[in-house]
Amino acid sequence: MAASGPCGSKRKNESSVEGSSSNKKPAFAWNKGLLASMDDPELQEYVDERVVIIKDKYPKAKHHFLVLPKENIPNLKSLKPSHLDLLKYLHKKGKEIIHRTDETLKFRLGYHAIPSMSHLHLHVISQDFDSPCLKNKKHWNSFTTEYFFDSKDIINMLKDEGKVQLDSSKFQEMLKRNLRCHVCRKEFSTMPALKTHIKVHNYRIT
DNA sequence: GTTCTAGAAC
DNA sequence: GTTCTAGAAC
Repeated sequence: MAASGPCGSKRKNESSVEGSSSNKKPAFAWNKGLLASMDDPELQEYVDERVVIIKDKYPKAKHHFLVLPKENIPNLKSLKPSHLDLLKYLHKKGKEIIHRTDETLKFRLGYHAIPSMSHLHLHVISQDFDSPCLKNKKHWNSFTTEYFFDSKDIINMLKDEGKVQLDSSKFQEMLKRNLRCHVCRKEFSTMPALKTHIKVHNYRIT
């Protein structure tokens, strides 16, 4: 059978023979998915006493990892100065997984300003953005505008100001901006056109 | 975060 | 007619 991974064209739900009394979707708790993924040995790329690294379930590039602290930190806003060491540790572990993956490929390590999923997670993502899971404007802009904060900048913010306070009013606008190539800044009117274009760039560290 | 799909855009 | 986007999901 066709091994259609994530984001391959998916069939509609065949009315399965679950025989359960309810067909309602678990629309609640979708944003808690990271907690389950963290604890799933199948998904764990790396584990130690402080962090878990998993592959993003819907990778937006050839390589896309999430580095999560075991400590329950809901989001950037809940970071305290006492978390500085932990944040640096997440960064260090993120760099390590890059080197174990492909050290000739460009990567960024960073955080979404307003993540959809609860539980602090550091994105480690290669800059090719070559993936069938990267489908829409929100996906694109969340990784290529200032919606994406470099890990280093977050660490410095916490160090200098004792907290990470972001002006939440401007982030919704960023996600709706016109599509622009992150390398040459050329503008495109549709996602398919952009996705075709970005293949011309070289994402190797030369 | 994703799926699904109406209707806009082409 | 087909491609593509964007909003609802109880």
